[in-house]
Amino acid sequence: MDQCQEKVLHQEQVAHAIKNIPDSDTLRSLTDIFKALSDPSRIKIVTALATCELCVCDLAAVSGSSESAVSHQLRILRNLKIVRYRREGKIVFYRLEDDHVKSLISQSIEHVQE
Amino acid sequence: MDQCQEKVLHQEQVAHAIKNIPDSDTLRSLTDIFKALSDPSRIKIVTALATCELCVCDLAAVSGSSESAVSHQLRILRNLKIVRYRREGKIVFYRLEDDHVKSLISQSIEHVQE
DNA sequence: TTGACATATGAACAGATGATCATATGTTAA
DNA sequence: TTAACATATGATCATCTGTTCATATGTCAA
Repeated sequence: MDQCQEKVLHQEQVAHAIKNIPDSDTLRSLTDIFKALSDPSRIKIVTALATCELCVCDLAAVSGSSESAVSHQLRILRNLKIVRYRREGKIVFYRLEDDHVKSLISQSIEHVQE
Repeated sequence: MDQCQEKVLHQEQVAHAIKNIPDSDTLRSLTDIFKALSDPSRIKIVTALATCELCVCDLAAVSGSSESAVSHQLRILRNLKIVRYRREGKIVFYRLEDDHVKSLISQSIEHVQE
């Protein structure tokens, strides 16, 4: 009883629309990326890293949250290959994996500020 | 005890990074947009609407969920000005408010598929 | 008006999420 | 080795999210 009397109203458009929906892998990757950017702490981290490499301690200061919280967020960003890190002694430096996310955010900022 | 012995390690970089973080309004708008796109049902709806105008019933078929679920998601997209609608008799047609989100998604798909 | 249909909405519940705290790991200097 | 520091991780908990179900609203035809 859920489908408009068991049939679709506009069949051709529906068929065409379905073809435009990403396959499930792409869908997953897309939602992963957008989910990663849907949290203010992570946006702060990423936009901060867009300027230069920073250590966890710096990122905590920059984003105004605890080092533990930042570390948890960084793991998420790491798993999604949004950031990478290198260790130098006791300090771990993070930077953006590439400029994709950076350009995604700047494009979004343009949209938002229109 | 949270701030690396109460001081920041790399002060200049931190100061510079902080300047690059969006103001709180922009931050909010950004996370709103990304949050809207962080759900597979909504991505399906939006990518479907990227092809043409569709009614709720169509969108339910296209995204493989109930009309009620779709309606709830559409409200979110409506509130964020991502979609707009027009009524024609009993049927409500939805379409994308503009091409911003559309291009955001296609850009993201390119990144994802590299 | 009434009935049928398309959509919207509120309540409720399960699952996901993000912060905090405690603790563990890894590194350097003494 | 031990102590101190920088970071990572697991557990916990409060909050948020998305779906479902029941019900409400709006529209048309009879």
